[in-house]
Amino acid sequence: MVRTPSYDKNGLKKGTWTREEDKKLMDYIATHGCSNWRQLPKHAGLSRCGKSCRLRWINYLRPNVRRGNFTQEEDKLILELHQSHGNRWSTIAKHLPGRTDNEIKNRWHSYLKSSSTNPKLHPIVANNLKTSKHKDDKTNEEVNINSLLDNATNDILESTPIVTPPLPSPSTISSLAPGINSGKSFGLEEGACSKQPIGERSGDFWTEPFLHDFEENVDCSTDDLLMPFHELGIQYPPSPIDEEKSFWFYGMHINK
DNA sequence: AAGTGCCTCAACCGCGGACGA
DNA sequence: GTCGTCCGCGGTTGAGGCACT
Repeated sequence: MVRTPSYDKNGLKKGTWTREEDKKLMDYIATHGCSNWRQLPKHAGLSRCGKSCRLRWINYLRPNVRRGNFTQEEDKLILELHQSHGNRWSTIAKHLPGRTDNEIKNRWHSYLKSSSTNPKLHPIVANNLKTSKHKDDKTNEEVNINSLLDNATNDILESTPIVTPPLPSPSTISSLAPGINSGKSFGLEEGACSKQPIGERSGDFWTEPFLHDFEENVDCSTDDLLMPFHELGIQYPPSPIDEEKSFWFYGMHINK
């Protein structure tokens, strides 16, 4: 499932990303953040366009990107959200921690789309169609969707294998990754690095549930989650919160 | 074992919105 | 108000994997 590498007329590389390119991109973002995608490849030493770098980061390299099979809860949520939002994949993705819009879009086209027209293919779909039968009234529909979102999101969050480290203090960050403390922090917002200082972040959608998971599911599969980083030879200093159990991204150390 | 077709998913393309000059 | 630039989004494609014949 890879595209043959090629070069466009401007000499920019297209196609599959190599491990070397991944490492360069991650190395650069770890140090400088990703405030300007257009300039990033030039400064990072990549022969790629900014859009390609952004896409690679968002869909593959970004921390907390959840890879692997979709759970029933996720499928259920996607179906409900698609009923209310249509093909607004980025909107839908905001309700699925760790999933990218691209992944959800692929999931829809490859599986759920056909299942929605033929519920026999997917029991979750059949149930959804049953429960949402009388959604003519818009108010009822909104209520149903909202309650379903609450339930489904809780299900996902309770079963998610993802852990996100507690947010470090700015001083910790500056000591571990020079440059990050100058407003170029790693955020967990959709698709990009937030410019909001890390210390000011608290209690948002991305951190709260994972903090809970971090406490409850310390033995989850961080190896899987960090696979791209391990493969690239990136190591993680222990979290100041719990050195034994956690992994650490915000102040990650990259071997050179 | 070889051929074929479908499935999956990473990546590209083009458009539109936001924003600043 | 217009233009240019940048970014994000949704649609589409390319190619490997895999099941089936």
